[in-house]
Parts: sequence; C-alpha cells; structure tokens
Amino acid sequence: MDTLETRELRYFVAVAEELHFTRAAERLGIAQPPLSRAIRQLERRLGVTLFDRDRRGVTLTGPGRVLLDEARAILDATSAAARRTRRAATAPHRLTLATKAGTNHELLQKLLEAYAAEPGAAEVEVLLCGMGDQARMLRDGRADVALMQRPFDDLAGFDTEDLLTEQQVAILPAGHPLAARTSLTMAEISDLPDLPVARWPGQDGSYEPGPGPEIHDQSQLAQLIALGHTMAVLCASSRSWLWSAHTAVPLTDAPYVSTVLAWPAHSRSRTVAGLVRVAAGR
Amino acid sequence: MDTLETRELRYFVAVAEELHFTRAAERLGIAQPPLSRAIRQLERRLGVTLFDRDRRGVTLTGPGRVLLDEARAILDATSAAARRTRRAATAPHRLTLATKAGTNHELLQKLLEAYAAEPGAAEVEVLLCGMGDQARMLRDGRADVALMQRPFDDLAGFDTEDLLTEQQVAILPAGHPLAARTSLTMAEISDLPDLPVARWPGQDGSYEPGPGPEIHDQSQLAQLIALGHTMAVLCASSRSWLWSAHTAVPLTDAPYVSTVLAWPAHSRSRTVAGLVRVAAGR
DNA sequence: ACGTGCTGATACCCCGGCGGTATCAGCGCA
DNA sequence: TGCGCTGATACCGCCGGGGTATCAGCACGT
Repeated sequence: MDTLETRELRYFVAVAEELHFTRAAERLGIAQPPLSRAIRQLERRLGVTLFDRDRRGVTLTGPGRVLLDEARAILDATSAAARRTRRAATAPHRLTLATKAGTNHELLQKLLEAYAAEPGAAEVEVLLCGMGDQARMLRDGRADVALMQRPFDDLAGFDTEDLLTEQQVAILPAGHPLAARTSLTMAEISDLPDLPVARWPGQDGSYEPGPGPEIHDQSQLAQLIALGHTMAVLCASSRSWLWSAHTAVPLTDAPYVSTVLAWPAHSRSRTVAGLVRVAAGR
Repeated sequence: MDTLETRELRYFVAVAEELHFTRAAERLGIAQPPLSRAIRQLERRLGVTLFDRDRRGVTLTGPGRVLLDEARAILDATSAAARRTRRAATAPHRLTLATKAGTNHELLQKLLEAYAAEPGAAEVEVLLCGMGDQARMLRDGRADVALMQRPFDDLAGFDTEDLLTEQQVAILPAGHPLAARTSLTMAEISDLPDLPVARWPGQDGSYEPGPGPEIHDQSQLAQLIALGHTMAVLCASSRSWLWSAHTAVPLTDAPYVSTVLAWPAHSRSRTVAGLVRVAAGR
C-alpha cells in the first residue's frame, strides 16, 4: 500500500537532484527506461505527481519537494542503520564521540575521565571533525555521540544533554584600544575597519566573502590575533588557550552558548546511555 | 552494498518482535521459508548475526537490538513520508496541529490568530489527542506540528520553538488546610493520605497502580478536586479554568514547564516554517 | 529408547517484476 | 523540414522472491 522501497527512494532522489532522467539513470548505473518506469510506478502508487515533465525539462512539484526531504532523511537513516549494526557487531564495547576543534577541551576530558571510572565503561574513541560535521557523523552512523554547541550547531533530530552554558567573549589583540574595556556589545565590534572578524570555512570547505582573513584552525587564529590582524568571537572557555598577547572581553548582548552532548534520538544503546548518565551527573 | 530494503526491515522487525519465524511469517502474510531465507540474506549481507537460534527459541543479539531500533524508526519514517507526500498533494494549504487536552488553550488561540493574519497563511486543522500521542502523530506524518510540553513529552527527534515557560502549581480543594498556603514543595504534597494525586492513563490507556482516582479528562478532574477527593499538579496557566472551589498554590521546587511548538526535524515545508516564524515572534 | 510434535533450514519450482535494447513521440532549433 | 535532444513505450530475458514439500535438530511424552 504505502510501502516506499528504498530502491524507489534512491531512484527518486537521483532524479530530483539531477532533474534529468537520463543523467540520473547513468548516475544510478541503470538505463533510462527502467528509471522512468520506476518513477511512474511510484507516482501511481502514491497517487501523486512528483515531477512536472513539460517542454523545457523536469521540475519537482510541491509534493515532490516534500518527498525529497523525507527520502533523503530515510536514505541517511538506512545507511546509518547498516553502519551502526555492523559496528555493534565488530566493536561491541566501543563508542565514537565526535567533536570539533575549538569545543571545550577540559569539559571533554573531565567527561571521559568520569565515564572511564564507571564500571563496565566502553572504550571511547574521539573523532575530531570540522565545523558542522558532527551532525552528519551522528546522522550517518559514523559517530555514536557528539559534543555540539547551541545555538551554533543544528541539533534538530537529536537527543541532547546540556553540559555547560557560558558567555561569549571577544578575543582581541592585547594592545587594541577596545581591549581595555571590561565589556563590549556586538554592535561595537562588528565592522571594525582595523580588526575584521576572522572567517571559518563552511560545511563545504569554502569561505564566505568578507574582509577578515581565512583561517582553518585555532593556532592560526591565535597567531593572527596576536599580530593584531583580526579578532574572533568565541565562548568564554576559550580563555584557557589564550596567549599574553590576547585579551578576552565579555560580550553583554551575545547569546549564551551551551555545550551539549548529543546522540541520535531514541538510541537505546546501553553504552550511549551510560555516557549520558555520567554526563548528566546522575 | 549496504542497501537495506524496507521489505527486509519489515521482515526483520516482525521476527524481532515475535521472536518466532513461523508466527512472524503469518503476520507478514508469507510462508516461513522465504522469511528465513530473507533474514539469512540480510545477515550475510551485513556480515552480522542478528538472531541466536538455539534450542529453546530465537533471541536477538546485541547488533540485532541496535538494528531493531533503527529499523523501527526507518519504517515509521517511510510511512510518514508517504502520508506527508499525499497530504501535500491533496491538501497543499492545510496544516495539522496536534495538541493534547490540557495544554494552554489561550496560547494556542493566540498563535492561531497571529498566524491566520499572516499573508498566505494555510488553513490549520487542530487535532486533539491523548497524552503522548502527539509524538506518534508527528512521527508517522498524521500531524505537521504539535504543541508539546517539556519536560513531560519526549521531544527527541523534533525541532522545537519555546513558546512559554511557567511554574507548576498544585490544584487543591479550596477548603483544604494546605490551600491557605502561599507556596508548597513537592515533598509537602506527595503521599497525602487525605488527598491522593489523580492518575492519568498512560500511552496504552492503562493506569499505573496508586491510591488516587483514575481520570481521563479535565472536567472530571475539576469535579473530583472540587469534591475534595483528589488534587493535581499542573502548570500555572491551568488557573484559567479553575472553579471557585479550587485553589492553585505555586510549587517552589517543581521543574518549570515549557510549552513548545514541535515539528519533524529538517522539515523544510514552507507552511510549517511560516507557523514557526509566527510562533517565534519573528 | 523411540516416536511425536514443534521449531527453523534446505531443495526445488514458478512467475512477477526489474532491467535491458530498440523504438517512438514531442519539442526546440538551425 | 530535418536533426538532436528529451522522456515514454514495447517487448524480452532472467534474476530473485515466494510458494510447496521435505529435512534436521531438539524437547517432550510414554
């Protein structure tokens, strides 16, 4: 009745992404006619037109866009399911925790120590990944839990446990006039001509256009701030790695940042549950 | 390679739930041999043993339990995908909002009014359901958004927007000695021999054992409290429907309750987004 | 000890459906 | 008006899912 097979969803997503049956077919490694037929069958079974095929190409209909979102999530979930099942078999007492460079290191260390002291604790493998990669790692099953930051990271679809909430601070060169202030507002530090804010790479590795220098790690950032070339807005715990050439000034109107432990919703894994229990201090 | 077909997942879940191949097969409406073969194929493809079949029946292995969680979520997601796609086609400008009896009615009314005033607002259908049903409605695609309460409802897997946070109050018969107090603690009102706390039905419609009366709606509760037979702990906005025979006393140590608007993670639906934007006051 | 009834696994067959090739049909364009 | 491109249709072959019949292990009974 309403049994969307994953094969159909794969086909549908390919067509929806290419908006071109022939190209989608060769991407899938099949011929075009079976693909056309599969999509037609899907449309007939759902009783819904998913694509408009008029002169000048193929476009998604409204319901088609809805299904595209759902199908992508389902396909992610199936490959995640396979991966997690295999990992549960090959490494039954191992837990992969994804974190990104720049999240509170002491917090993680304390968490890991506390968890290791638990009876029956699993071996925890820490996976460092780039900005925003944790969500993908969690979604596709390559990680079991992740350290993430609200409101920066997209926590939709995960269960979370708050670990720490902290203020944001502006990291300035010690010699800069604003470094003498005891607090600052976002307005005061945005668009400073002599101190453009540093730019991190996005999910795809590219940089947004802007005046600030392009950076990709913390040591680089530290160097550039010390040289007086840039500044950055980070959470208060970043103070731990500052140099004497840096000054951290609290930002009164920036949103508070929570570091949270996140894991796939409804994971009933005993190992994940154990780590979460420790993290929650219970 | 790692293409779990939904048919395989359906079969797997059936066996995992029945722990009996023959019964699972007849539940699926197929014969037992093809089912055994399908599970064997799945195990071979994953390279993982999902069931232990020894004398004395079939049991799930550790990896099997992992896959069961994942498979259930995936099957829910596929039927939700089909339902949402169909609804997007048949009622493109309609939104179903799930709420449970007892959640703040004024809040909902204000939200609906504000949304209706938006240009291009969709028609909103309000669906009243029992305790904890909203999550299922949202997950299986029968609802697009839901009003839920933290920490009571399970918000895992949803995106949320906080609407209102409020204190909890004890609703007592006006004549009761404790009704004269200006505040109470949880300890003071638990296990009162003369005022047992009322019991709501669980997800399956059954009641936990306890001394209090079994109730199933608000008017029943109001009646029983007025008669001095029971009491209840509810959020502060419940004051709006109290009678003169009721008294609400703030509970200083009960957790605050947030009424939140919840929707499926990563829903990019324009109609849902519109309602959320209004709810967020943006 | 031996049959009996239960389980799931195996063997074999059949047919529906998936994927392939060949071809058609609409449409833009030189 | 042909040419090139698109997706749709027609037809065919074969793999694989599902069926029946049967086997094999194991806990019972007497």
